[in-house]
Amino acid sequence: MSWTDERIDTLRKMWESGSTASQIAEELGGVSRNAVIGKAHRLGLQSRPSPVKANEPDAKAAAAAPAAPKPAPPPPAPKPPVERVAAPPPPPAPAPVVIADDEDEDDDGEDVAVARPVAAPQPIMRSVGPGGFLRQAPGEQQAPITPAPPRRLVPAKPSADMAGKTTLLDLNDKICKWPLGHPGEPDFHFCGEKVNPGFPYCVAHCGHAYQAQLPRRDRRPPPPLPFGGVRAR
DNA sequence: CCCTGATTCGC
DNA sequence: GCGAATCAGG
Repeated sequence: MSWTDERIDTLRKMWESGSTASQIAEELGGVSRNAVIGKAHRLGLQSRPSPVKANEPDAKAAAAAPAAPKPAPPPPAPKPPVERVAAPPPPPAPAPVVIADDEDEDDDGEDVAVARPVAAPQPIMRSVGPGGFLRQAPGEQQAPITPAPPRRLVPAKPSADMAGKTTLLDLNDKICKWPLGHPGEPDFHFCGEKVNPGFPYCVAHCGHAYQAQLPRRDRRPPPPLPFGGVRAR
């Protein structure tokens, strides 16, 4: 396989949207994770949060010698290579979403989910996340683990931009990357709404992605794990 | 062990 | 330019 413009573009988009090198490699097919990383670097795509790169040059020195004086910092220091555009730690950014495939077996009838009859008209207490999204309160959470959005039941979207579905290649920093449908399916696409600044999703989907922890009490499905990779192709 | 991304270096 | 091998942190 060679790096055609299309493949490079896909690589760029995915890399920039946070996909791991492995995912990208798998998506592209015919290339290894290393190939993707190598290419990304050659393209000048600067590393995003890398696990292995946390120290600064003299972090150790500082640790070893707490008050160690560093008298010689001002050499010519040409700063030739890349200039890191280190990701500016935006807001608190919670943990990334865990998108687990659920597969609605049959189980409990209906997803009363959101519309839960509340006996008393008392207001539900919800915490508010950055940007103003409301986290679901413990009592109104649907599935324990955020599953991929329900199949089919897709567009809760107010209108017709379904016509131009947001595909992987349309992703950028300003639009919601919440996946609708499943990869490999014909109608798989992304939300595409304006993002809640600082998050990868729109305000509405942030509400789904970042939920308040529930007491650990009634844990519906102890082992809801599908296992065996969901390799849909 | 698994996963990451970074780097090196022969091709 | 490419990517396997290797490194190194989580």
